[in-house]
Amino acid sequence: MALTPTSYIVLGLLSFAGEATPYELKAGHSGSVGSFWSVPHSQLYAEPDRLVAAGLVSMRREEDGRRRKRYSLTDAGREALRDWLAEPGTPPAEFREPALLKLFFGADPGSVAASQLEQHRGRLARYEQIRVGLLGQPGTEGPLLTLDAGIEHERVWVDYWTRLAGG
Amino acid sequence: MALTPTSYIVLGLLSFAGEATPYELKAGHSGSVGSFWSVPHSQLYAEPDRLVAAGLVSMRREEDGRRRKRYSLTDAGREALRDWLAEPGTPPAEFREPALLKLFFGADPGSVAASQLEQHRGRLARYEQIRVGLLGQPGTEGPLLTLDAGIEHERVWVDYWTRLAGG
DNA sequence: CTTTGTACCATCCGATTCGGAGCGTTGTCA
DNA sequence: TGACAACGCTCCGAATCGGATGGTACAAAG
Repeated sequence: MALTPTSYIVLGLLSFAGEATPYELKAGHSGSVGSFWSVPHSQLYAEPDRLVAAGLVSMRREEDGRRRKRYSLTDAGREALRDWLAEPGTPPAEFREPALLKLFFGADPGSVAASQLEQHRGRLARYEQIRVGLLGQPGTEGPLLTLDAGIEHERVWVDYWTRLAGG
Repeated sequence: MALTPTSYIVLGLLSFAGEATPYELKAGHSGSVGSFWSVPHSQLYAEPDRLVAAGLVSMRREEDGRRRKRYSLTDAGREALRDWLAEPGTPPAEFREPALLKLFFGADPGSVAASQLEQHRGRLARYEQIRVGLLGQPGTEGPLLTLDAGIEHERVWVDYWTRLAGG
């Protein structure tokens, strides 16, 4: 079975969490990795089972209460994740920005800019807030680096749209 | 029928080209809009027919040779495009960057950076080259603006990965 | 001790999207 | 005139998507 980015996200989240239910994966995904790789929640329920079939993840049921499924990495899973992290090459990024689409086809820059500015300012503020919370903690080097990337790009967006807004 | 981003891309490309075959749409898409909104080529064959059904586009067959289908905007199509360009609000961007995924989950920044640097430097050079070719021409304000956005972001990437590469 | 409300949690499925396999066509060069 | 490459298009199985749906635990209200 071929491993997709979704697979690695599940493996990666499990490596952080140790053990998690799909619901917890969903929570862990949104707000962190979710910013630069979205995964529909239904996948976060389906994917772990596929990984179990591939032997990369193991599952146990909670004894009591909801009897939820809790997943964790197997040795093979840890290894698959490590291998993936070690290959330097990655496919190019994908990027889909409706606002640029409008600009490209001739929309009035000023009016597109206004609504974009709001969005990007908000996102920038959110990222900077997350950053503060992350700073003290150990083991967050990866997330911190990606967050910095996000912050730098949001700054560029804010500058860009500010310019187009005529301010 | 609901219009998707793909629909507007076809409408927009047709508004630039006047009349085009799917193959020409494909060529017009890749290398321009393609940078920030990818569309599989099969869609560029299917979508125009959907738009014909919706009355936004008209089709005629070439008389000779390959008898290819050539599409162009109807008045309704032009109007639909104009309306879309006029609404200021747009859904948020989507962004999928495998390299950040690896970084997030703990890959060695230095080795990811090396291959990323190459990619982004290449893309930056390409964009700057396109920019030169675009500068003189009238009616390219939209494309030029989006190109500038692309260039600024590529610069940020080059800086970012340079830093992580340890240089 | 029942009812009600509300988070929490999970699954399913129809609809869309994807991208590559495959194939006819045109033109060109030997 | 045969072979080959580039052009141009279609089709279809597979993957993805996300919304609709429905069940469960728990607490507060009555």
